[in-house]
Amino acid sequence: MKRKITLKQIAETLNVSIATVSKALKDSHEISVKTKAIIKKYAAEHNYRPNTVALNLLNRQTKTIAVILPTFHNNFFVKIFNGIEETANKKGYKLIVIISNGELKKEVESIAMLENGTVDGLLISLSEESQSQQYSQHLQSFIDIAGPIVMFDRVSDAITCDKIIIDDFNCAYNATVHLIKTGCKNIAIVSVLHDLGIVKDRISGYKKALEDHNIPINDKLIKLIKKEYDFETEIKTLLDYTTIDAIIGLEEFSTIETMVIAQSRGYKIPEELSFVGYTNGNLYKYVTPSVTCINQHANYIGKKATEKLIARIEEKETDTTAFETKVIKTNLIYRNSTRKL
Amino acid sequence: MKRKITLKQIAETLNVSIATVSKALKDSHEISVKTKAIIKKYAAEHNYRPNTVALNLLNRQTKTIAVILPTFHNNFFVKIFNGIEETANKKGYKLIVIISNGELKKEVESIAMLENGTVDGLLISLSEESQSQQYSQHLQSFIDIAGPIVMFDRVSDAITCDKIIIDDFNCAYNATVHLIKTGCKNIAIVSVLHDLGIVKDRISGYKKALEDHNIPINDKLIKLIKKEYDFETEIKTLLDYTTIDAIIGLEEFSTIETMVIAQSRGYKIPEELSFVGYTNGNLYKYVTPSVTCINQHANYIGKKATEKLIARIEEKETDTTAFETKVIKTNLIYRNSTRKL
DNA sequence: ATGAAAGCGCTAACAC
DNA sequence: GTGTTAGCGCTTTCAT
Repeated sequence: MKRKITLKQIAETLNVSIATVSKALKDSHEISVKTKAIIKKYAAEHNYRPNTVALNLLNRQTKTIAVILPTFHNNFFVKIFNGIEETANKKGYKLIVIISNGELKKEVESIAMLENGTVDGLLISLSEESQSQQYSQHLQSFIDIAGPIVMFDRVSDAITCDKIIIDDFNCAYNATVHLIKTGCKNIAIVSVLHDLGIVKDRISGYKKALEDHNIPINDKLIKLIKKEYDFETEIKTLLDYTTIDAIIGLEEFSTIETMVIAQSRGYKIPEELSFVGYTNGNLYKYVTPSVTCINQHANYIGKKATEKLIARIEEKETDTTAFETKVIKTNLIYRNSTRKL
Repeated sequence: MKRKITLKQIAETLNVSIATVSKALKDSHEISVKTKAIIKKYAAEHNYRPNTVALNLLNRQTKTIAVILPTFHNNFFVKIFNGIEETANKKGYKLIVIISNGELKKEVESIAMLENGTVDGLLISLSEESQSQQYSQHLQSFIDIAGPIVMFDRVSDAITCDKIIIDDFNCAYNATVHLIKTGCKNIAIVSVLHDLGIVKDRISGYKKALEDHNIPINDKLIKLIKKEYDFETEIKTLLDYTTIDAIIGLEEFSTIETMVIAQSRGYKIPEELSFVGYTNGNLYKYVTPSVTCINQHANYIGKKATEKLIARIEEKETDTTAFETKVIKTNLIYRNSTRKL
C-alpha cells in the first residue's frame, strides 16, 4: 500500500498553502479557476481522499453507531439488523457490530472500548446475563460520557433512554386466546430464555388469557429451560407430566425442537397438539407442519431504533425531548401447526 | 451527555501542563508519585477516557476492520461472521459491517466511504453483481490507498490479494459421487446463484464426477434460476422434463424450496429423489427428511480470513510475504435425504 | 520533575 | 485570491 496522500503533500509539490488546497478541493469561490484546476487535477491523479479520522477529530463526531446484539443465529436479530443497516446507511452512518453472545463480560468490555469517541451512539439489545444480574452501570457510563443509547427488545428498566419493544404481554395474550378458541385447554410454554424481561411479560400475557377464559394456571406447564439442563429430557418430562394440547415456544429453537420431539413420540399436530412460536423465523415456514407464529416486525424495530438514535445524536442540546418507549405491534401468522378457527 | 473530559481540561484545573497529565496517566516514572496520585484521582473521578479518534490520527491506524457480506439471511455467512468476530475481538479489532445485498452499487459506495483511513483493512465476500459484471476497480483502489484486503468464498481473480476459499470443485465432485454410489443416475443442479465463480467450480466438479462414472452430461439438468424467473415454475419445468432421481442444491434456499415442491408433487425422498444441499444450514436439520449437506466449515473460514488480514495489517513493510489462496476442506454430513450406501 | 513545542490531517476565521 | 494561524486531543522529544 502506498502512503496515503495528504493536503500537505499536495501543497508542497504545488507550492501553495494547505488552506488553498483545502479550499480548491471544496471548489471554493475564493480560489482562482486556474489554481483550482491544477490542484483538482493533481488530487484526482494521485487519488486524494480526505482523511476521515482527522475530520472526525475536528467535528467531534464519527458518523458511526455501535450495534450490540446477542446473536445472529436468530432470524429475529438478523431482521432487526437489516432494518438498522438500511436506515443507518441511508443517513450516512457506519455500523460497528458486536455480538455479545448473551455474555455480560463481552458487553461490558465492548462498551468500554467504545466509550471514547469511537462512536456517536449505541443500539443495544441486552445480553441475558446483564438482565439476570441486573447490571447496568456500563450502560449508564456510556450515556454519561459517550452518547445516546437506544435499546430494543431486550431492555432494562434501570436505564433512562429511548426504547423500542414489542407488546410482549399482548401478543402472548393473543396467541393464548387463539389456542383457546381453537379448542386447547392445557397450554404449555417452552423457552430456553428465562431471565429476560420479555419472558416475564410473555408469561403474564399468557396467564391473563387463561384467567380471562377461566382456565386454571399451572406453573408446571411453564418450562424455562436453562443451558445446564438437557432440552430433550425436560420436554419429555413435560409431555409425560400431563395431557398437553398446545405449546407456545418463546423462540424459534424451542418451538421447533419441541415439535420434533413431540412428533417422534407420535403426536399428531395440530390435531392432538398445537404449536405457536415466537418470531417469524425461516424454519417455521419449511417444517412440517408449518408453524403458526408471532410476527414481531423485526425489520421495523431496527428501523425505528436507528431513526430514534440518529435523531438523538443530531438533536440540538436545547430541544431534548423526553425519552420514549415505543411499542411495536405484533400479529399472528396462521399456519398449519394450529387448528383452524 | 456531558462534554467529554480531555487532558487539557484536567491540566487547566490542576494547574499542570497537558504533557504532565498525559505522562501521569501512563504512570510514567518522569512524574512524581505525588503529582501522579493527584492527577489519577481526578481523572478517575471525572471518568476520563483517552479519545480514540485523536489516537487514531496520531498512530495512523484505527484497529478497525471493515466486513462486507452479501447477506446475513444465510447461515453460511452468519457462521463466517462469528468466526470473524471472535478472532477480531481477540486481537483487539473492531468491525464495521456492511451488507451488500449482492448489489455492486452498495459495495462500491461503501468501499468509497471507507477508503480514507476509517479502517485498517477489509474482509469481503463479493456481491454477485461485482462478479457478473467483472468490476473490481473499487477493490484495487482500496488496496492502493487504504489497506490490505482478504477475500473469502466469493473471490475475484482480477485482484491480487489473500483469499480463503473452499474447494468447490472437489466438494461438488464428492457430493455427486455420493449420489451416484447410492444409485442415482439423473442428477440435477438447482441454484438461485449463477454468475459466481463458485457456481462454475461446483458445476465443473459435478460434471467431472459424471464423466468419471460414464454418465452423460445434460446441461438441461442444471437450473441456475435468476431472480426474474419464478422459482416454482422453473422447478416444475425441470421435474416435468425428465425422470430425475437426485438434486444438488447450491444453497440452502434452493435445496429446501425444491424439496418442498417435489414433496407436494408426491415424490418420495430419498427413495425416488435424493437431495444434497450446500451449506450446513439450520433448516436442513429440521425439515423432513433431514437433508444431507456439504459442511463448509464457515466459522473456520472467518477465522482464517481475519487472522490473515490482521497479519497483513500488522506486518512490517519489509517482510511482505507473497499473497496466498487458502483452500478450506469440506465434508459431507449424511442425513436422510439421500439413500444409505 | 515538569513543561514547551511539534505534529498527526484537516478546516475556518482572519489576515494580506 | 492566497496564506497564516489556531485548534480538534493526544503523544513524544527535547528543553528547563
